[in-house]
Amino acid sequence: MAKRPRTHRQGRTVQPLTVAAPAIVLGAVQCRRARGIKTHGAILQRAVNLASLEGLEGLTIGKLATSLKISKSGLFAHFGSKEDLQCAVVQEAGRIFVETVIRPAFEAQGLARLRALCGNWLGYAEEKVFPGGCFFAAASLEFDDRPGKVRDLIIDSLKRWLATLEQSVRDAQNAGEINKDVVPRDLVFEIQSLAMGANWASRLFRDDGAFRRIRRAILERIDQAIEPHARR
Amino acid sequence: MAKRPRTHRQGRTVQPLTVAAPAIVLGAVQCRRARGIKTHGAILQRAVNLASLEGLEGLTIGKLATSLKISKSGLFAHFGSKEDLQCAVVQEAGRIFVETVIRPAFEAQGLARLRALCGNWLGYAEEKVFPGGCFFAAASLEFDDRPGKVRDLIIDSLKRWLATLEQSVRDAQNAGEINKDVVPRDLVFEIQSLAMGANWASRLFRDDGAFRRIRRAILERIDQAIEPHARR
DNA sequence: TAATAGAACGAACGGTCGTGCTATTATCTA
DNA sequence: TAGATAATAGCACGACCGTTCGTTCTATTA
Repeated sequence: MAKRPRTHRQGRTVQPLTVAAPAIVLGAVQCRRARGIKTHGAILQRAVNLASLEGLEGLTIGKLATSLKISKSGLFAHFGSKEDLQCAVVQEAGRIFVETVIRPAFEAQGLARLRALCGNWLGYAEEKVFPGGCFFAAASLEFDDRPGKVRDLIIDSLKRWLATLEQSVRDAQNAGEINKDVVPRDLVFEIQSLAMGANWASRLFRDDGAFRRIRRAILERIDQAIEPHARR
Repeated sequence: MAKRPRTHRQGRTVQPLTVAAPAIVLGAVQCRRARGIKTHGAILQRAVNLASLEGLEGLTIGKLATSLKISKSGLFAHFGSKEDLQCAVVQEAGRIFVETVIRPAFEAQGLARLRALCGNWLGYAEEKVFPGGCFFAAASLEFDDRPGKVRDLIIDSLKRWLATLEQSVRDAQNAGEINKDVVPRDLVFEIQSLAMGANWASRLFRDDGAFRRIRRAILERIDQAIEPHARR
């Protein structure tokens, strides 16, 4: 197989929001016929769900093919390698994340957008959009020590998510809703940590009360940061 | 090999602190001679470090044996199965955790103990007692969907850690240091989440500033909960 | 010194992994 | 409708997985 040149990144600046589908096509084999496109989509969908449960490394081409009732080699032909399959899975998960959590929140502005982003995230984790909880929480901890394209993609996605949160905090500050003394990055960091903790506890202890607790904690934390006139 | 009877649990109540080495010996093959004991310890030590980097499943008997320059079968004889090896690794990690984080904090009482527990944990994570960050953070997310002895052990360990934190909050309340309106479990939950977030960010982004941020956030969160007369 | 048992070894097993190569089937276009 | 080619299946490969086995080395004990 000929090695294909790859456009790995389009720049070093972190873009706050990714609304359009990412332009990076990491070695995914193009499907030109209707049947191929359909299969490709079905594989990706199943792969994302499986990976969220078993991890990106535990996701196996053999098991994936069996569960889809197609041959291993037939499936394999859709992606040049396992690594490229993993990359495609991460991108697909990112697409779903954007559609579920980010885009709906962009109908609001400033403080309301920040609240919507947090609320959407908690809903996304609680309602098990991915059966294994937040996909990126699991994937990031799995790959934090495995350099490569997959980790780069995961880090990029998470940086963009954090940048989106930060930007909404800054917007709320400019709108006079959030106190200017608040350091956006610090606030975002605390919110993000609380969210990760909720996901963690609900997964491990099968305790959905975790989301209730953390939802309240996040709202209280935001309330501490807002100007008196913007209080609910 | 004869099946050995196993005392799997000694009760359903969660014990707040495990100071003594756990009485559960999960299928670990006994070593009777000095050489065997030494090798056993060396294997366990290396295994804990490897597992914290590559995960408990990524930890491979072959790689472990190679890195210790002993034979696969010789290593294998020390544990009855891979699952038992994983259990032994979890227990060893728990022992180290207790010695590093919990026991030193028990020299203080009440609020001071709570602060010490949090401080010790942050130090333990930041100073990389395990090269892959907090062992239990990684292990718990890896095994949250894999039922079995290993997951049971991980959950037990984490429940005891949370129970220890909760008990120290209650002690501080009884000593009049922490407001009685505070729900111990809620406070512990928020602290724990913030801590997990710090570990997560430092691992993924290689950003040690995460610990500074979260240390401040945790101290502020505790401050919110304490009675005015106990303020620093 | 001889007997015994713990500790470690090397080789091999069946299974699964990712990955190629080749043949067959399905679909689109001329 | 026939030829072209995309899509999929079949098969085999080498590597590595956990595990078992019989053997050898070595330390303790009789």
